[in-house]
Amino acid sequence: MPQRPFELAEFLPYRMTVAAERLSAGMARRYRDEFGISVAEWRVLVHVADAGAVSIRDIHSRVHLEKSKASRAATRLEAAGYVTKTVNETDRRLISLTLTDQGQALMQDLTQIARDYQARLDALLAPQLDALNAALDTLETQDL
Amino acid sequence: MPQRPFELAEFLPYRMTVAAERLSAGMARRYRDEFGISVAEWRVLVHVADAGAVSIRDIHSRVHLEKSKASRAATRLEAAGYVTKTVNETDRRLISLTLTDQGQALMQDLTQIARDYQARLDALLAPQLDALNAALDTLETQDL
DNA sequence: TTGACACCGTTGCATTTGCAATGAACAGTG
DNA sequence: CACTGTTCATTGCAAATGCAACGGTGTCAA
Repeated sequence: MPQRPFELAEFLPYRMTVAAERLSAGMARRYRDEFGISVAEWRVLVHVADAGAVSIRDIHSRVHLEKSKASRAATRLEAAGYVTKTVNETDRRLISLTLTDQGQALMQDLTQIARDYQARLDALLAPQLDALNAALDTLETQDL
Repeated sequence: MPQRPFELAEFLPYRMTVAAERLSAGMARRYRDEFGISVAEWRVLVHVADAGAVSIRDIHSRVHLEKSKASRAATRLEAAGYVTKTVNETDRRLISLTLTDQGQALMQDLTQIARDYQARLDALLAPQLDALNAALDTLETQDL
């Protein structure tokens, strides 16, 4: 008996990937041209702004960035003058990333853009917002 | 007045990206070792299995794959003996991708794996499934 | 028919990516 | 102290990626 053809358009991993790409592109479009920041750099900045002096390891575990990707993003951000890299004196294997004044100014703008974008998405998805967040909680925590 | 710190963990583009990565990894884990297929190749296979003789352009527009990525995936699938590449005789710019017998056998296995995985996800997300799909519809069609 | 233009798949190439290996630094044991 | 094993950030390197450019093909109007 021939099965109903498999529909990629209904396959959740595919749908989620496409949606995530659109969301990231929508966000990137709002800041890339003006600030020249990549997604990896954006994640590093958010975590540094939130948590203060953080190590590469922190970033790796907290914002889902490959260790080498985090390291390279931090290097670029330092070169651009947004963060400072210091050796952690209590454990000299670690580095301490800190925002410069320029980095703090950048984050003022970027977080405002992000908040606006989130508000737009919340409005767009209002009828399903709670369920969507519950679904994302499940997908984050359950074994898939 | 200092704003409440920006929470990346609540930012939808980030959450969706992380969830999509987990879903894709969960799926890939179920077929990669046994069949040695990449995500791009999987998408090409699904579309060829569903639509018959398809061109690279078809794949590009239907399953969200970069043109060059689709082309290279098709080349690898041909080398592996899963598809056949033919010049479309009515328009010689196009190619016709078709499943070989071996490719059809592969798809039997792969679609079964995908159906099982989808069933598992549906069960896991049952309470939010309808809302999740509605949200994904919105994210696919709306301007973000 | 010719010419200008658009579209197709492939490929060259610079950049990015992910993984493993490296060297430096710590922790704990004998 | 010496030794072993672990953890950290970086880097080397092969593979993947994305974009533009190319040659080949079709279309349509002059």
